[in-house]
Amino acid sequence: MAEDQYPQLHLDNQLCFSVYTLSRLITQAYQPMLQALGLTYPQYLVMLVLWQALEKGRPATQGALPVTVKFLCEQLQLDTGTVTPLLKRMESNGLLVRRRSAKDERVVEVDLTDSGKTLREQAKHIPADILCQTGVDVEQGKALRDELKGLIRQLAAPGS
Amino acid sequence: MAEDQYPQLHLDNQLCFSVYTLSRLITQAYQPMLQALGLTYPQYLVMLVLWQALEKGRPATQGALPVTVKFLCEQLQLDTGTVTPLLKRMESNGLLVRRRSAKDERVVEVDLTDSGKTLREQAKHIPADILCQTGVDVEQGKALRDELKGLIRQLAAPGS
DNA sequence: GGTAATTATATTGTGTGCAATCTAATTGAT
DNA sequence: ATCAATTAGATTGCACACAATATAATTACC
Repeated sequence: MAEDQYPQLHLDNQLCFSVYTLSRLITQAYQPMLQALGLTYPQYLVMLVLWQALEKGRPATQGALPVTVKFLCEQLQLDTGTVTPLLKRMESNGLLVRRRSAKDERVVEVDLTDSGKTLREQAKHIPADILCQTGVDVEQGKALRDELKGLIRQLAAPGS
Repeated sequence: MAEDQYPQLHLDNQLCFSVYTLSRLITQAYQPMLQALGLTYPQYLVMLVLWQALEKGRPATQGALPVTVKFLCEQLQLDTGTVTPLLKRMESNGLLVRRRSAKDERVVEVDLTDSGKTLREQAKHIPADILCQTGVDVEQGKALRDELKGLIRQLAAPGS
């Protein structure tokens, strides 16, 4: 029987397997740092969105725009089946609060607690530490990130 | 309050988030094709290892080398807490059988059933279909895969 | 203004992923 | 030979991830 009848099925040849493995290894690399803050990696991603929203207060208004569950799902490209329980765990850990919007009772708004806001200072060193561990320099990292974003755009396209 | 005090914490700037998102989108892209074969993506990866082992029979011996749970964990870089239940589900789906090695009772060997072997023919078109969906050409895909493998090597290094 | 369609979120069930722990079999040092 | 260390798997518990479904609120249309 001939060897290598199906080279396209070999693990080492597969781009997809490399992405899958790298993704898991990255999560594992974050784990010790995030554990010190009481966060998991997906929870950290939620915090990134919420922290970023703190900076987006419109001038001459009372403060930040409300972040909704829908907005979080869009930003993270996760569905409510993942995000709702994630937010519940984070709420019970005292990082944020959830409440129904007064204007539209369907909408749930998410707000950082003071404790959640404070955590940002302790998190700001993390991206540099990770970059250091992976050994990529800043420019190479940007180029790679943009290449991956291109693939994401392809796969997320409605007509895929 | 100044805007963008923490640009390094912005989601759009993060290579890690792109890897994480791409990995999930890839799994979703495989899902309809794999569902037709009764497989999930991680189960498909197990099948890739087992199919590849079919080709590795040493000449002048009776057949393929036995694939053990340990070998699968190493190839997939997953631990037994993931792989053991995965194999149990696949066994109950009739794709493979598991049995303790006679030589070393600690070792569990995994073998494809005829049904599991047959499935390879139906799977061989999948890699090309996925490549097509992502819109990467073969050479670009190889380069990207090798770049990701470099990062994997960094992160998987013992002294990380 | 009443009803159908849409929207935002929640829930359920299944399948990973992984840390931590456990058990049984084998190996190694004395 | 004996007992400690190692090794291979399994188990438990928790946290995603997502398909499918459900529910309640709002909007659109006539």
